[in-house]
Amino acid sequence: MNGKRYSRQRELIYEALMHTEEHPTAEMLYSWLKPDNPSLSLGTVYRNLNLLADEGVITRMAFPVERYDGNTAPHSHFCCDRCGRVYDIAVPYSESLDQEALKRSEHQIDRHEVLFRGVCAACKASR
Amino acid sequence: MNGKRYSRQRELIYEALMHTEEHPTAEMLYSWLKPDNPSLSLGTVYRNLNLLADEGVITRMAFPVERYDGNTAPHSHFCCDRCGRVYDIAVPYSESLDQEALKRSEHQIDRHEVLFRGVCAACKASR
DNA sequence: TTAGGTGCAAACAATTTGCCGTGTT
DNA sequence: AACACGGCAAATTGTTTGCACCTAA
Repeated sequence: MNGKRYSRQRELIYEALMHTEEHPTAEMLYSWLKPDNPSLSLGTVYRNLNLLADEGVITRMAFPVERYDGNTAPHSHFCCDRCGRVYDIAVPYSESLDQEALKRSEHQIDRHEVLFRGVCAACKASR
Repeated sequence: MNGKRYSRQRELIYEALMHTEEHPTAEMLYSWLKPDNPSLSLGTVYRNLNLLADEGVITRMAFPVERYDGNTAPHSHFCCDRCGRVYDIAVPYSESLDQEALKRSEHQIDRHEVLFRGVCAACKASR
């Protein structure tokens, strides 16, 4: 049927992802695992990452394609899980969030952006 | 010298971007402008978008490459402007932000993520 | 006149896919 | 044995670049 079975490669990729803080790209994972697994192929890394992400066991972090925004002031966005469209959302900028982040890390925090997710009005209507 | 001069194409692209809410990709802008500007080329769209973004007049919205995260709980990230590395940041999830967004839009808000920007500890050290 | 800009096509980079042999169940 | 999986390479897709011509200043 439509079952999924054990695979050493998938396990490797999953474990590598779970044991790093680096939010790696497919290429990074590949280069980490390749030395000890010379037969591993990049296509397999991509296939398994997609598989795991579709299952919800791991997360994809980015828009697949670059998007541009005429508004250069820091502001929030909403991205629809169903259609992928991106909208502005006018929630006020919270300085205190930057302070929070500063308290909890060693980094220099210049600004932040919030990305909301859910189902957009248009998609809700067409259901 | 290093001057920049007027260009009809750049103006077109900039105006298109300023008059939409859609956070378009280069491809989208191209397809909008092409019908009335048959000689426009996609390369020009990319070139001008990069130019405008480098100038700070518009904003690039995404990680250029897909990254993956083993942590599926909604949580915040920090991305270094200098080296591009991505870190987790443990600021507590704010339910009230979702409520704010809900109040200000017609969308169904399921969750959000915060992306902080600045210079990471590692990069600060190596200066 | 002279850089900077454009169009076009080729180059590059990131990701997906088809094919076919292998390994899990 | 059946069929999901991995390897490999070719195909797609998104983006950049080199070059010859064009155009604003």
